[in-house]
Amino acid sequence: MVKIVSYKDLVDKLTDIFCEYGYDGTSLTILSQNTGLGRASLYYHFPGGKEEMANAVYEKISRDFTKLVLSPLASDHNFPTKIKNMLEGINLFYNNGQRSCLLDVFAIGSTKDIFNSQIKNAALYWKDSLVKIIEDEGIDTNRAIMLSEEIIISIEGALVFARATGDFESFNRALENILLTITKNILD
Amino acid sequence: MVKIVSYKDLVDKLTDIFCEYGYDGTSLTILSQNTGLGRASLYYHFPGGKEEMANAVYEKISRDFTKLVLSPLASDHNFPTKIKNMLEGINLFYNNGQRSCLLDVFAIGSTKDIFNSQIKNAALYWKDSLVKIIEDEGIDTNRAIMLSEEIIISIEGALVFARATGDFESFNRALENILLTITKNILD
DNA sequence: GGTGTATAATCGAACGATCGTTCTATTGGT
DNA sequence: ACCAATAGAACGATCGTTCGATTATACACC
Repeated sequence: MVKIVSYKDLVDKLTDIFCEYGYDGTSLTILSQNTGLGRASLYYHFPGGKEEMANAVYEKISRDFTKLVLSPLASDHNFPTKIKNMLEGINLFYNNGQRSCLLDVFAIGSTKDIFNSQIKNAALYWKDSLVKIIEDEGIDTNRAIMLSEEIIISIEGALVFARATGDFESFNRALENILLTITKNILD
Repeated sequence: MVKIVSYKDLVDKLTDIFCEYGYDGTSLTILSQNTGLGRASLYYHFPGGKEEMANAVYEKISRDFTKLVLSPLASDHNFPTKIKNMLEGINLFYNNGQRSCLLDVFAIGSTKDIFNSQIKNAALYWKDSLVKIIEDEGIDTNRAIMLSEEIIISIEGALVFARATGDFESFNRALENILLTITKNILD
């Protein structure tokens, strides 16, 4: 186990724990044992308790997603590079498909009502970003929307499939397949 | 609220509840309030308690999935009909994309270890069934595998996307799109 | 450089509330 | 009068949270 020496390490560890047990399934006992910190120490860092920990995790994930997935689409590179960088960002963000739970943790159970609108906004912003750069390639709006949804759907579906089957290699294959489909449908 | 008058109604209601709150997020208080049955009455029907209720829900879901999604693939109809019936089954099984939680409930939290292998088997069986009927259409094995994974990935991804955005209409569009892609890739 | 002290960070014990479960008693139909 | 089905009260265990007190760290002062 990686020793926790900084606040960042702690949030990283909390992310792992919430991913493994889900929000409702994560007890303070579990948090204490897996972080190596006493219950009261956790409250020292997060006076708001479990909910504040979840917020910190969500904010970290949100920043990572923006940095790794969204910002490549807003860069100055050409279209294929944008897509390629986004897919590499996806691979980092989801740790080769092995961290497919990131969405579920906040979309299920007690945290659902809190984060639902934020997740929705992120998904729609992601889609809009894709639509925009696809339109810039000369594709009409309706088709750009359809292709954008297809891309996101394929990525999310690949995550679900990889977790369900335990075949995480399939995630990388799926990402490569997405890149192929995009170049075939848009650049030709 | 639909009044519960039979065991089947009860399991249906339990399914809804577990879907809404997740397994760990569903308390006996919630179960009692939402079913209209006292805590002890629930234990009369399910002596094994919460875990037995989850088992009953899983078995129901498992039967439904077999009936609605898998059995069309094993029927005597021609290929396009098999696929079309499967997609209609998917639509029924997931209630037009509005019941996308079915997998998550059992793949997250305390129930994870119990149902992981069963979910894996179901996913692989689904995939194998698709591979088989696609091969029968004269497609070589490797390509059949790739197409089968694509189909499942698109369906699961469409569920995630629909739930994340709240746009459940997109689920129906995605299913139609899958049908189109299949016929284009395989029947031509 | 050693020393005192403020404060950052830790901890286990204990709180009230709620958890899943069981007990005992009562209802409603046949 | 028998039994399937119901219900509320109460159980021990665990939940998230708070409390009081101890240890580690950093910095000013002699």
